[in-house]
Amino acid sequence: MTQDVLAAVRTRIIAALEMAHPGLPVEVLARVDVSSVRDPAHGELATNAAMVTAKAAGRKPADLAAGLVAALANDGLIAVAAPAGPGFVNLTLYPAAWREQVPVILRAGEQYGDGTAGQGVRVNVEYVSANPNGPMHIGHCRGAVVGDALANLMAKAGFTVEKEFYVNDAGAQVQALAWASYWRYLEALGTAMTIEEFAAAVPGGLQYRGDYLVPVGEALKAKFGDSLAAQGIGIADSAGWLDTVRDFAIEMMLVSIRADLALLGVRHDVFSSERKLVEAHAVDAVITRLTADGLVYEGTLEPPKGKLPDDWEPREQTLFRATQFGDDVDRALRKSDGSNTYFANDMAYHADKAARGADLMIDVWGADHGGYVKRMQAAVKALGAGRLEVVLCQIVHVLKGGQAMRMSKRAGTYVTLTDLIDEVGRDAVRFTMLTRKSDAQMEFDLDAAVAQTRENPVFYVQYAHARCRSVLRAAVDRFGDTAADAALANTPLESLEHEAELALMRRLASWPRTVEAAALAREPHRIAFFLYDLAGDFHTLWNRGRDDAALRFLQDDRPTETLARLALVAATALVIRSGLGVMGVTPVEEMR
RNA sequence: GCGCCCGUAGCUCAAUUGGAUAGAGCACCAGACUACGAAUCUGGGGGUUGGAGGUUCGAGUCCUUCCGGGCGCGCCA
Repeated sequence: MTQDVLAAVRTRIIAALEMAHPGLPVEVLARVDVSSVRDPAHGELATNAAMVTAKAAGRKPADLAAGLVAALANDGLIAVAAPAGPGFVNLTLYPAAWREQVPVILRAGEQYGDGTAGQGVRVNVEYVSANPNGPMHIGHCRGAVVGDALANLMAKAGFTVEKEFYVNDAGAQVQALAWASYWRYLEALGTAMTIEEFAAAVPGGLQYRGDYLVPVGEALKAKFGDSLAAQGIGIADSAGWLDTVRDFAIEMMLVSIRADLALLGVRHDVFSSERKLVEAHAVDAVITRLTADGLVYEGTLEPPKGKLPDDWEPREQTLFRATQFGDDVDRALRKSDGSNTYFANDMAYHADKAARGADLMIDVWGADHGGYVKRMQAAVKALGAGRLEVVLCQIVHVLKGGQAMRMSKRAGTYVTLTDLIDEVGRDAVRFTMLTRKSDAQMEFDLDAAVAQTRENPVFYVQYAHARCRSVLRAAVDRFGDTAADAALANTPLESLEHEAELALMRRLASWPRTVEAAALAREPHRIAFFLYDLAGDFHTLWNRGRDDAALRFLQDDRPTETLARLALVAATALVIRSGLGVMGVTPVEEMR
């Protein structure tokens, strides 16, 4: 039996169409869709087959629909086929078609819904990539959750997925980190210098004044004693310690980032170092290659539109012909002092990812990098480095007690990832972050995320799973091994005929389709909504048992009905578990 | 000024990617607890999908334009 009822129905419709109208082009047939309907009055499923093929077949949609209905009259799956509206064919399946999915689910377990749509295409999903200059905050959190869930989702849909974290450990930012760490080191040693005196000596001024670097200073003292301090803080003197302190600080920041990611339950397969690429001359190689292709020139860019920087003056730089590949302006590869730009490094990085075997690269970025998308895609195109898609995550506003928590880097008032998880827990963070399309801004209401009500989807879905497990535990107590999960796959299901039961089975059967569609659209939030709906179907059925005792799951005197319902409950638990697995949320056994 | 994203019920958001009469939760109104968990459920009111044009069998979805909000806009990363 197939894992996907909708796909099976679609296959029959296409066969019927081809029988009646041989030679319909494949691209026309590809548009034929079978989907569940919103309005129960239209049956269970509907197909647009007659409408999308009408032109190619040279017939009216209504005629085609009538022909389809006739052709499907004696189908073994389809009980009712009826033409409707402008050319839909509404379908109702025999209940057996839905019931048959239950043992399929029970045998597949959490693998139910695993698909082949990805065709093994190698996808590299890069996400988080927080700069190693401070703790992770809520701004990183959405990208971390969305990227992780997207990677899981695509793996489930049959892509070969690699999860990657890009460490920006080269450039001015980590130099600034080194200076700031060095200050904390001097403090740890009990320096007589004031912070203002120190800051005056730092090229570009002292950044990163947050106290999260205090432990770095202390660790430096513990490891190096005062040996680094003896070298002084002048520009020339700093050469003696700068690299040491920088590498040490980066390492500590990465440890903290990895700890935060572990708290979130996010694990990357690969951490890539920007510095290593630079040291391997990968950036120079890319520029050389682009130069050979005639895509590099020395030139001067127009001043930026909008508000002009105070110190703007025309300067000649090494430029990449990004405009040839769809960007708005050409982009600088080298600064006027001859050093490489971040963009040049990033080109080398993407070339590297492609060279490592990615057919498709997906970068998950914050919305503040939106202006960077076109140029990076232009770069990937120019390099012939496969395909790049970018998923942008819009800003998250945190609400507490109905009040927006305004975050400001300058004021140091930002919510760290650790704070957030302490406040509401990992599962709530992950689930809530996936209850919005990533390209829409979202409000994260801390109070709602911990509420134990239907208002809170995390709770509602976990509660459904816990209820399922609770029923199954009670069943084993009362009925013994015949009610164990393994035995349920062979139990007769004919007694499952109530509308609420059929609705639940239809929902379960649409899981493979949901996985595939969400993966192809790169929209992991759909999984959250599916689970919410599924939980609703289950809770509804549960509550029918209150009004109608005959619908309760466990009935001592009706073992056949009981086992059939238990099979349905077990299948529900598995699909919820499968979906939560994609989201990285715990399927709890009981609520406390 | 330009680019990208968003605008859907009083509020927070969906809408099977172009499908039928736009759906949920919260809030509001009216009901339901002797249970395998009422931490829930049943029913009701609530909409010119920001405005205006267009494309076609069919538009919240695509195109044009305007309005409003967010993000970004020479060498930062």
